[in-house]
Amino acid sequence: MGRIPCCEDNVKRGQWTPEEDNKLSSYIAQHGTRNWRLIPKNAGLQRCGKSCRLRWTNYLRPDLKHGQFSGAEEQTIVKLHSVVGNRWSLIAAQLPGRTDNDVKNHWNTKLKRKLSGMGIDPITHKPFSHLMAEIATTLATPQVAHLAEAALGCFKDEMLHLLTKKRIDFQLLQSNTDGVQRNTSSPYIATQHDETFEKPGIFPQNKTWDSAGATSANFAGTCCNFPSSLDAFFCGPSSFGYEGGLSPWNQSMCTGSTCTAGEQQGRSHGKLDDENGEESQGGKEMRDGPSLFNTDCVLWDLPSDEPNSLRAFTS
DNA sequence: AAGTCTCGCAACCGCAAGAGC
DNA sequence: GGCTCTTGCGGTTGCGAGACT
Repeated sequence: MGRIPCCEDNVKRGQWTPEEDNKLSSYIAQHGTRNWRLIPKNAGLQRCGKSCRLRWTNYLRPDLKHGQFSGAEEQTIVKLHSVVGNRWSLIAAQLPGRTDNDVKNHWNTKLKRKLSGMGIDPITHKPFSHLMAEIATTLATPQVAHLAEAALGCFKDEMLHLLTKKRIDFQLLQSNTDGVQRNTSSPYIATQHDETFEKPGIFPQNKTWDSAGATSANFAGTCCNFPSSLDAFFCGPSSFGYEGGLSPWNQSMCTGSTCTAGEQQGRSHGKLDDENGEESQGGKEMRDGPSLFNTDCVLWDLPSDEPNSLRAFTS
């Protein structure tokens, strides 16, 4: 005896028409939202009750707010998400007029990416630097690579995505600067012809993280600048309400050199600078201190004989 | 101008909890 | 207590519009 289907097979699926919306809205206005299974029948709709409920709660309800999320709303989402995680209904309950679907979609399409771009893990809400340091200092060497990959998968996705977009630019840059022949068999290198790298994602399945090469020590040392397209995220004014008005990224990772490109292009350094236009203490501490990210952002070290495609951004 | 890609949103799916009998 | 039905929730998918090549 299998699961009882929530509705018959002959129901309509897909986009709702304005006529259907009208039927549903007027029926609910008259009779309320009792028993969703009966509502489509009584309202003359060829729809599943579940579909009607979804349409009503996510779109037709008169108290819904449509349109862009405000900065305050985004801050609320990020703050609450750092506390309750993917409890979208809980988060949406704090945002009048927004549904859990709205919040979820906004998180998945905008905020998650934005945080990743800021160097903040959207799952733990910690700066990637902290996660890397924790991983590197607390785990045995053979475990580090796998756990680091799991923990930082999101960030790597983001980086690979950006690198993929930028690949032609940086290849040109490299060919003009170092003249080193590319080794396409390297697990760390993306080339224009590497099909496995075309699709953003974690490392190609047949090219796994080299646990021998990616020791804890290798997480430190190699520096790179992110492509300038990320500068806006690193150095922009949005802090998402992290403590003290500074995002963890701004506090710990956004050093002057990281943002050089953006500043040269006329973008402001945002929260990093204090009122006197000088660098904040937080940034200095991180730069001078024992952080893994002593100067610029660090992804991972590569074997010294491997040309590092990421280094294209350093020059 | 046409084809391809990317993004954002709406909708669907399946599971779990709650309510009622 | 157990069964059925309803509702709520979170993850995932599909599609259309706009951007890009």
